[in-house]
This record gives sequence, C-alpha cells and structure tokens, in this order.
Amino acid sequence: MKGHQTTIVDLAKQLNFSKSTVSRALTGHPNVNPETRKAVLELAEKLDYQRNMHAISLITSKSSTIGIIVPEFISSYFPQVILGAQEVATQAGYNIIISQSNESYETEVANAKVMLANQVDGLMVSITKETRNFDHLKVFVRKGIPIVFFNRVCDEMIVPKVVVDDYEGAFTAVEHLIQTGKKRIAHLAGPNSLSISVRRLNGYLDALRKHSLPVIEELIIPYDFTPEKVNIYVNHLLNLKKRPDAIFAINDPTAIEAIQVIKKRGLKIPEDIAVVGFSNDYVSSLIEPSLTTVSQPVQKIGQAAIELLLDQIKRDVSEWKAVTRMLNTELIIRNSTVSDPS
Amino acid sequence: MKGHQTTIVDLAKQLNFSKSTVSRALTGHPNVNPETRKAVLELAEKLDYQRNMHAISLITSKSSTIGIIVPEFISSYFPQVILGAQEVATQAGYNIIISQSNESYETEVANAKVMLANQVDGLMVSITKETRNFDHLKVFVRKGIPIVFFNRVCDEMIVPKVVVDDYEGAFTAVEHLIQTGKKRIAHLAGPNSLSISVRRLNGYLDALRKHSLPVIEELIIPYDFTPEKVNIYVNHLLNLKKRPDAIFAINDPTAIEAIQVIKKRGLKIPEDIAVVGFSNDYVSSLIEPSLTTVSQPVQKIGQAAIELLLDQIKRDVSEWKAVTRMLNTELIIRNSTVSDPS
DNA sequence: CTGTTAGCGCTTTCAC
DNA sequence: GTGAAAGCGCTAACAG
Repeated sequence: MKGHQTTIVDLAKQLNFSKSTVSRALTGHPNVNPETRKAVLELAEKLDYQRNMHAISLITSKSSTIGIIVPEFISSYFPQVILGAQEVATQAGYNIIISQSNESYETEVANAKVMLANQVDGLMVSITKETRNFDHLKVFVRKGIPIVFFNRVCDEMIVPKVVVDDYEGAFTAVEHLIQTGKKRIAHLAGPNSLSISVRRLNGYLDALRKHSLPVIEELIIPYDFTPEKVNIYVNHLLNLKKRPDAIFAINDPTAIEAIQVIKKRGLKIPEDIAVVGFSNDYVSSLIEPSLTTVSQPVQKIGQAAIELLLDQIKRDVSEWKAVTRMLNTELIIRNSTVSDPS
Repeated sequence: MKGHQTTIVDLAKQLNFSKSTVSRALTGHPNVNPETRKAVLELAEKLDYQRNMHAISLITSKSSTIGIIVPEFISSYFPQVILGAQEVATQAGYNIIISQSNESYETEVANAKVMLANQVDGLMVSITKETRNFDHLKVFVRKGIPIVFFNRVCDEMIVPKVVVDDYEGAFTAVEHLIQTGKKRIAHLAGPNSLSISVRRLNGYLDALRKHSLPVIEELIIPYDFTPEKVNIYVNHLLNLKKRPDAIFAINDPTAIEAIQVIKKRGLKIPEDIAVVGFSNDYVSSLIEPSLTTVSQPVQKIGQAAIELLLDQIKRDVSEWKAVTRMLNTELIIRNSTVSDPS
C-alpha cells in the first residue's frame, strides 16, 4: 500500500472526537480539555501525524514560506547570505525555498512563477546579469506579495533593498592602491546593466579624480562575469604599451582569476601589479598572494533582507515601506597590495 | 486591498464558463473547444493567473517538490551537488526545497518535519555528523515517500544511495604518498559515526598494509569537522617526537587548514611534510601550494541522486529498489605532494 | 469544552 | 464540449 497519510479525521475517529476538537488540540487552541489534548497529541505522535501544509495554506492563503532567488551558488557569497537569511526566517517560523537562476533571465522568470504558484509569503531576490525586464517580479507587488532585493537590485522597483555601500567600498579600495603608489589603475568592471557595477565604477572614478589621476578609458574593461574571459582581458591589459600597475576587480572570483594570469606571466604581485577584489570570499585569505579585498557583512545582509521582508509581510499593502538598508564594507589589506601588511 | 489572487472562478465568471471548463482548458485536457481554450489562456495571462499549487497538492497528494537536506553550505561540495540535482529535477518538472541542518541533529529533525508537512514527493539527504538516530527519516519510508542518501549515508536504512568510492580514493591517495617516499603518514580522520569516515580510514589502512608500512595509532586522529580544532591536531602531530612526513586529511577544508598551520610552523610542503585532501574543492587549485586531492564528480552525484529518487517516485512502494550508485574518484596531483607535478 | 457547518482553489467523475 | 457536484485536509465561525 502506498502509505496513507494520517489526517485529523483518522485521529478524530480513533478518539471519538470531532475533527474540530482534534484540530484545536493540535494547534494549541486554549479551549481544549487538557486530557483531550494529551490524548490527541499522543496518538498523533504514535501515528506519525503531520499537518498538511497545503490544506492550511489553502485556507489561510499563507504558506509560511519565503522564496529566495539567487543568480548562482558557486562563490561563497550567496550561500553565506542564505545562511543568515535562513537563521532569521526559521526563528520566525518561516521555511525557505531556494532557487538559483544560473545567471539566466529565462530561468529567473520560471523560478519566479514557481514561487508564485507555491504562494510564498515573500520573495528575496538578487537578479541575474541578464535581467532588464522586471515584469515577472512586479507581479508579486501587484498581488500583494512583498519583495526585497539584495546585492543586485532593481532600481525601477520601489521596494525594500539591502545593499552594501559599493561606492564607498570601491572608493576606499582604489584610494588604498593610490596610497601604495599606484598610478595606472585598471578596473575590471561588471556588466553595466547592474547598478552594483555602476556604483563600484563610480567609486573607482571618484577616487582617481580626488587624487588627480587621469581616467584612462582603455584601463576600464566591462565584462559579464564569465570567468574564462578574465584570462583574455587581463592578458590584454598586460600587453598594453603602458600596462597598468594595479587592477581593481569587480569581485573576488575575478580578482583571483586575474592573479592566476598575472602569476603565469611571471609578474610580481604587488610590486609589478597590485590586485584588489570585492567581497572577501572564503578563498581570498588562502590564495598566494592573499587578496586585498572589500569585505561585505554577508550573513548580516541575509538577516537584514529577511527582517525587511517579515516587516512588509506584517503590514497591509497600503503601508509598505521601501526602505533601503545600506550596510558598511571594510577594506581588508593583504599581500596582493602590500608585501608585508602589518 | 491585499491583492486578491486570481482563481479559476474569476476566469470562469468573466468568460461565462464553468470552472470545470476553465480548469480543463488550463491543464490541457483534450476535450476543450480550441477557441475556449484560447480565450481562457489569454485572460489567464492578462490577469496574472497562477495555479495554486496548494490546492492541487491537496487533491493529488503530490507536490512536485523534492526536498534536499544537507549538513552545510560553506564548502563548495554541497552547493555543487545541489546544482546537479536541480538541473535534473527541473527538467523533470520538480521543484526543490533546500534546507541545511548546520551539522545539528536537532535542526535536521526539524527540517525533516517541514519536508513532511510540505508533502515533498521525495527526499535527498546527507546527514549531519551528529545523526545516530534515524527515526525522523524512517517516517518517510513508512509513509511511502522515497528517500535517497548521498555522501553521508545511513547504513541501517535500505534505500538508494549515491556515494563515491571512498575506500579506493583514500587508498590511491595514500599509495601516492607512499610512492613519493613518505613513510610516516598521518590521517586526520572524520567522525566515525559517518561511514564515509570509516571507508576512507580503511583505504588509508590498507594502503599502508599493502606496502608493509606500520600502522601507527598516534598518527590517526579522528576529529569532528570543527575547523578550529585542526590547528590543535596538526600542531600536536608536528610536536610528536617522530613527526609524520605526510598528512592525509578527510576532506579539503581540513587539508587546507592543515597547510596553513604547517606553513606557519615554517615547514616545507611537500619536502618536510606532504598533504592530501579529499573532494577537490574549488579552492584547492588556488592555494599555495596547490592541494593534491581526490576529486569527486560533484554534479554527477546530484544528478544521480535525483535520478534514483525520480525512479522510486514512479514505482509503487512494493517495487522500490535500494540500489547504491558508486561513482569513481580521481586523484589530482598538485604541489602539496610533488614539487613539480608534470 | 465540543460538535456542526461551510469553504479555501482546484480536479475529477458523472451527467447532458 | 461543457456543467454540476463532490471532495482533498484543514480551519474558523457559530452553536450548544
């Protein structure tokens, strides 16, 4: 027999109660005879009874589930954010459905549909590098399901967002390079569809300007997060007549790839060329040379996102607030910019 | 207004059809007038209609959802396995709910309950290092919900499993150390509650025996995956009167920690002491020295697990098959054992 | 304190 | 080809 799921009716029959009473006993309703409750709970335990969330969700139109959509799963960034998110969500009695869009817009749209069909009570999203159209996310708002963006946000949607101060982080990182005497600083920039790329680029530009360094167009290379291409771009930079003496990369994976390429070319880091990343991935402290990078409070990002989401869930649509929480970054100086950081 | 979800009744009313017809149009039932279907589909699109999975699950007792429980999220191993799993699952029309138990038995039990309440159609699990009691998982089998284990499996449950040939992998790794001339090979072993630890330990032991090397008890150190402790254990090993000339670590994170400690002590790798890991984490090729390790086909593991699960889901409980798929590993030789691997 | 009734959104016979 | 009615498992008034 295909195992029959125990229901409250089964419990009710065996105990000679109505299913309402059983339901009340199970949900902790106050008006239940303690003995009745005890009997119900015991039998439930004995028969492996489990509440059917689908039935409950159907009634309440709440699923106690929060959806999370991330572009990827491979760098340590997103898993760690999710860790923080899961912590807060679990505490508040919410489950989490995760899906990753693999940097594909199509997949993101499909994932969003699934979240909708599963009646998530809220959605936490970081968009793919391809995403330009946001209809699949606007539906949520229209239906009264709150959304929170983090990291890669959608500027045109007025909803809560959790970001770090990318501008400031980038500015500080580049200023640090300048202070170590670098003058031709290249930037491996992110796709400019993402505001995060733009903010980091601006931080880079302003740092140069502040220190009266020229902005050299050929040193600014936008790329699309395809790791294989870093190879090409870095080699291109190194082959310039006047090659850069430093590289500020949009993120750590990129910086790490860059370091590999530079090492292969036999150049010295940081003497010939310094490298800075962004995010402080798990790997960054382990590689040789260890990577100077802008650290983000990953877990806190996840926590903050869920907190904002829960707050929205509590409110009526008319009282939704589109706060943006901007968290601080911290420059971690390591050997890729300073031979001996004290 | 808290956004009202469009239902088939809404569609039916606006089109002057019964909800049955709308339902049939939506689900692709053959007996529907093509024009009717077209009208329904168009209106559905226009009104952002989304099928309510809870209602459907309630009727069918199927959720088209597969649960995955993993012990952690930080090493690259599990995310990558999940990647492979998600691919196959999505293809087959299944969604995935992921939860991570944080190496805590309690959390694992709670997660399992959630999966049950959500009526997952199948469960894919890698247990925590603490898990000794399996009642929370046996419930699934009793209820006719198939389970598949991977990586960290439960020996006492007769269900499908996906593992790699840990014994062989460990054997090969240790034999490699021996062939490079190492004679006092230590083993940072996993908790022996996990069969995976035992299998790798056996591979280690048999390799020593095959080459007539003595098994030295004090060189075998079981530990519980708490990264901070690696420091202590490795220092302990290095302080022995006769210190080991190689370390075979249960996994890459451990090996990487060990390398840091050894470097800090000013010893040369691999000359003074060689190190081998297990899993070929993303980091392993990037650190200095790069890590010799036993590579696992991570994505394939995820794919295989879901394939086995889908197969069980199709069958009646009476026809369940408890196959174990054992995948092969591959030794990747890098600088932590050979100064210049050609 | 407990039982009765209705209904959440959908699929699925069974009629027509 | 379409409609009417029943029911999945559960909660939530409303009675008593």
